[in-house]
Amino acid sequence: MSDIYDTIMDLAKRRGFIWPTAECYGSVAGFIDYGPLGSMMKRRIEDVWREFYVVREGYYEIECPTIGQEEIFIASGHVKGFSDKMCQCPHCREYLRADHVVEGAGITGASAMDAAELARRLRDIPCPSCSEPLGEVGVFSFNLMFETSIGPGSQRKGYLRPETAQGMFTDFSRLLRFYRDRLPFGAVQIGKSYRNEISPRQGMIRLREFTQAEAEIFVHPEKKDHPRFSRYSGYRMPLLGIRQQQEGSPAVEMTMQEAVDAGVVAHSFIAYYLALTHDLLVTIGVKPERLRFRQHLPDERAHYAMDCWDAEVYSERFGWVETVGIADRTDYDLRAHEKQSGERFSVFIPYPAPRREKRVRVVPRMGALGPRFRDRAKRVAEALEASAPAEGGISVSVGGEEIFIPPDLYEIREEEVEVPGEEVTPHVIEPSYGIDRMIYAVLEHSYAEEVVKDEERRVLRLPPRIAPIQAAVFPLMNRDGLPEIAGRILEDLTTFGIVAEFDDSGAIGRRYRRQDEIGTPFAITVDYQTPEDGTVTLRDRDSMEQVRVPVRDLPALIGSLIRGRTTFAELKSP
RNA sequence: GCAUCGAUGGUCUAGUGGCAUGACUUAGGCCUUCCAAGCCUAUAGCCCGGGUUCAAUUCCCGGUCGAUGCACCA
Repeated sequence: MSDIYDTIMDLAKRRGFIWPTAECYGSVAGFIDYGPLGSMMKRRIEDVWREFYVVREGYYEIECPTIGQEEIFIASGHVKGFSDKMCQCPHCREYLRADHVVEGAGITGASAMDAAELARRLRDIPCPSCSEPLGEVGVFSFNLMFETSIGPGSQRKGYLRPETAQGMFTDFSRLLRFYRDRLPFGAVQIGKSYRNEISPRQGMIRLREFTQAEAEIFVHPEKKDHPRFSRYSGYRMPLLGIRQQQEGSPAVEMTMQEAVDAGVVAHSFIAYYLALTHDLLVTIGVKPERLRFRQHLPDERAHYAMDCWDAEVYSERFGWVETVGIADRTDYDLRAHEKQSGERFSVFIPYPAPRREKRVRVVPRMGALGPRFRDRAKRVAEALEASAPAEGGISVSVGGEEIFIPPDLYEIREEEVEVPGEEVTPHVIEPSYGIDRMIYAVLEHSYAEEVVKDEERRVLRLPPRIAPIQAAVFPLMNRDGLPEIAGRILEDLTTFGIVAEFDDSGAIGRRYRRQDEIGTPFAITVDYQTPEDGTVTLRDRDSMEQVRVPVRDLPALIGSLIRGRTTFAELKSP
């Protein structure tokens, strides 16, 4: 079967976008190399992402290690939750998910069972693969994280991070200080993450090492209105909400304001990033008609997430592929790290005016407590202060012992205190992008074949700002001084920061085709008119049309075309 | 991971127990005044390891990668 995926990957391999890794040793599934054009394109896509998130949103980028110590991933739940309990059938040697087999036999609650319990239940269940009773099988954990050790003699366990997000959480206190103790703020990270997939099959769709671009935006739990929501409130796009999925009805098109008002989206922070993501994906070359936003169903949502949407991109080979996830993760991550690290991850929110609060508290009479309890007096006093006020004596527990404190050893004091504000654990809004999947989607969506004069023309209609090579310069003939002029034009362009290529080999048509196939949006041809009046032809990749422009305008003009400030159509008919 | 099938220059492909086809691409040259034209020349290949054999790209075993189904996964 040869479909568009094969066509795209063949082109990507031939022309230097994407290669199987380390082919001389036989590649390994789930790992890829980005070739010269692929690396260039990947960086341009990352830069568009930075423009949206860092420049426009003001969420600065940080860069954390890809190896993290064990505690990070104990806290995040990956050590426990990211591992599957597996067993191997002794008869057919098939690897099976132990909990799935047990559930499949009609026993509920298997996912909560431990290894011993699962092994006991498995004994009488037939193997779903070969139907033999499983008998005595060992149940072991397969963790999707790559494990490593830090330092000599493996004293300290480490994992390759399975997501970039944890870095923003572990740096929370530093980030809060950096943003001068105010909500909301955010930080982003673009980098590699690793998951030791059991059997990655779908080429660059499921990788063991992949690039993520994630933003963690810390917001006040009760103020989930994006301060700049108006920018996207009128943005219209199709949403496939929980209701549409349950009813089997198609996505509904609505503005973000309508989505928030109708309660389809939990709040405007989520809605804002749905729209921003749509905007971003279309900017890099995803076709809007092959893009949809699907809300997670309650049972597929992580237990802590209160709302979660996926941007799914349609691929002819793979169907709808999750490419971006946008979730309200509440305070789950910060709480988890608080628990693991013992540090407090909160923001002090001052009240508009300090509140006066009446407080009743227990004040120990140390003069009486001291002689009575001697070396335990301090701990008794602390326990007493922490306990609820009561008139007729209080029971406290010290060192495992229950002690009754009669009323004469303390007094109950009513006092009025000024409370300037409160400690709040922020909620986290997390847009998380799979860069590699975005790259594949853009390649598939921008690829086109058409017939021009009985000859097949293959063209990547990449947005100019994504194209790896931005302009090509050709002398029409390889003589009469034309190559020299073309060489000078090339230098003008590259000096201006434009990535341009010179090509004088073969017929002019062949050179245009070569550039079409790698998505170069503009080609400049030096012809016999150039030495006479200082103009060249500028050819547009998509329409194959040409205009004559002065050589001296080229750098600024190409720069403006790449940035989308000018369009080729405007040059055609000013 | 299991099962089935496959792997020949960069790409597509013919074929074989004993010199490995052809086309396209690429490079150099000739020609050529705007969309893969033509001619000449050159470069480049049997996935890896082991076995059988005088001799293995070919047959056998193991592995790697890829496709498909199952399982797994976002």
